[in-house]
Parts: sequence; structure tokens; C-alpha cells
Amino acid sequence: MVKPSDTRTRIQAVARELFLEQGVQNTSLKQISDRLGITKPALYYHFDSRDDLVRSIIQPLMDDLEAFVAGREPGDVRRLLEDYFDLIWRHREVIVAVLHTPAVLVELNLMDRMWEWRKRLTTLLLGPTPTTVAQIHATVALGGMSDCVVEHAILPFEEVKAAAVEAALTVLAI
Amino acid sequence: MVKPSDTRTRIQAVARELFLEQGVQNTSLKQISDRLGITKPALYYHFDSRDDLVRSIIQPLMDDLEAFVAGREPGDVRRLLEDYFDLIWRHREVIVAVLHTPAVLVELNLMDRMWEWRKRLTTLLLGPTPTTVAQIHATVALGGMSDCVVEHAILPFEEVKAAAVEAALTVLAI
DNA sequence: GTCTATACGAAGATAGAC
DNA sequence: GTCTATCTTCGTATAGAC
Repeated sequence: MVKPSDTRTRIQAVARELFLEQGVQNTSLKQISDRLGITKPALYYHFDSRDDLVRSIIQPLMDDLEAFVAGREPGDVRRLLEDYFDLIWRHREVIVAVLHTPAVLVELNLMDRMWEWRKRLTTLLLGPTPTTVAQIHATVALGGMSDCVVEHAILPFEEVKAAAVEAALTVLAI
Repeated sequence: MVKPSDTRTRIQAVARELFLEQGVQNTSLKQISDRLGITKPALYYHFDSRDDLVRSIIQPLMDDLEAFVAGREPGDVRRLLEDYFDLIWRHREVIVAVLHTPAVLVELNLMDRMWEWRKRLTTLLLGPTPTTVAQIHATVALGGMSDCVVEHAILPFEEVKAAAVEAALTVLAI
């Protein structure tokens, strides 16, 4: 069990905090180091660059998403929506800070991967050749769940999950 | 009919373009002036500051939203969803560039107004004392429509509108 | 209205001592 | 691992000539 220098973890924690408060692009390395009580250059001992730090924070979400769409076959829509909700709820802070900020995704060249995931999710839900109308419904279902995670992050998990999944399921059943 | 110096309008057009391509915060005044073939200081003849320029671009959307929630009484949910869809479709470029970028809203102190609009919209749809579950459904409906405008901006207006409104309406009817 | 020139600050990043 | 000091680049913004 390698212990990743405690400071590295604390830097990431503070960065996540600030990213959530004011967005990734409005957060400077100085703000991060200040809140930690260290100096800016100290950060560079733990991360190669600012991008490196940002990426390290998004990484767990990306890994989870990747695993989700990779290890799954079509069928049981309800189950898929439930598991997907669990995933985005778990990562809701990063989603608020980063995923809902297209500019950051552009900056880090992640737009293509995001589209790829969306496409594969839609395929899992609708099959390989969905109609346009079905795709729009899927957007409402998936996008709506995502918005719930952002907008109702303070409510109890189970309550939001139940209502959001129910709504998504209903839309997909039209 | 006052003609707002042609250049001012062209600056806004180019700024909108760049904001859409790469986000508000990644766009510098130099990039804007370069693409226009003028120099940076020339922009300051037409706008007091960078914020002034950004605000002037968001203004039409804000005015439309304000008028929408102000001049309307509850009832006829389908009609309300249709009109709301028309509005966000009309302003989809600005929505992609700005509204989906919380950091910009924070920077311009617009978060409160956004929340206020969302709340009034929800009240129009659900009445003054909605249950939590109903609120979550409304988030899926409204958020989902908004996502459609962003994600399917290239499809024909009527097709997206019909399917998105249908989906939203169905969710609200649960 | 638009230019050149420049002030000013803040950002990311590096060098080298401790 | 963290510091001080510094480099470099780029951002917004202003002064003043044309």
C-alpha cells in the first residue's frame, strides 16, 4: 500500500473545494497554495503542471465512466439508470466543477471522450440505430438526471435517486 | 431608429463566435480584435470593459427570461413548455457559451438571478408549494429540454421541439 | 474611431538554497 | 519537501497622437 504523500492528497482536496466554489478557470495556483498555507512552487513538487493537477482530480470520474460503459451489455434499463445515477451522484462535486463547464473540457481535450461516452450510453439504452426522436428522449432522460445531481445535491440521496430514475424511465418508455 | 455603430455590432458577433468556440473565460480581447482586424484598444471605444462586452451579449437572453417569467400566469403547461423551448432555442448559442458555465455566472454575479428564474418557472409549473418529488421531476423536464437545445442544436427546430416538449410534458404528468 | 506605446498586475513555471 | 527569488507571458486597461 503506497502512501501518496499526504500533501499531494491535501492539495487535491483543497483544489476540489475551490473548483467547486468558483470554477476551475477562476482558480489560481496561488489561491490553492494560500489556502493550504504553503507556497506556489511547493505545488510543483507534487504536480508537473496546473493541467496535471486538474486532470488528477477528474481522473477518478473518467475511470468510473469508462468502466461503466465498457463492462455492460444492453438490457434492464431501470438497473442501468440506477447504476448510472449512483455513479454521477458519487462524483457530483467534480461534475459541477468540471463536467458542466465545456470550456474546461475543450482545454483538456476531453470533449471527444465525453461524446463517446454519451454515445455508448445511448446505444446501451436504445440499441445501435435509434430514431432521432428516441435520441432526444434519451437526452432528456440522461441530461435530466445529471441536472438533478447538480441541482438537488443537498437533498437525501435515496429521495433524489428514486424520483430522478422514475422520471428518466418514464421518458424512455414513451 | 438609432444605428448602433456598426463596429459595435460586429464586435459582439465575433465575441459570440469565439465564446461559443472556446468559452468566455478562454477568450481574450486580443483574439477578438485580431479576428476583426482591428487593435485591442479600439474595443474600448465601444465598450467600457471586458465585463461590459460580456454582459451586453448576455443581456438579450436575460431580458427575454425576465419578461417570460414576469408576464405569465399558471395554467396550460404544454403552452408554457413550448414557449420556454422557443426561448432557449432562440438563445442557444449564448446558453452554450455562458449559461452552462457556472463560473461565468459567478464572475458576473448572476447566480442569484438564475436561481430566481428557475424558482419562478417551477412555481408556474407546479404551484407555490410543490413536493420534493415534483420538484425533481421539474428539474428533469426543464433541465432535459435545456440539454436538448445544447446537444441537438444542429437538428431541425421543429423536430427537437416536438420530442423535447413531449418528454417534458410526460415527466410532469407522472 | 482607430492607432502606437505602455503601464500594471497576475498567471504559470523554473532555479537553486535550505 | 518547501522556501525565496525570479523569468516570462499574457491579460485588462489607459494615454495620447492621428
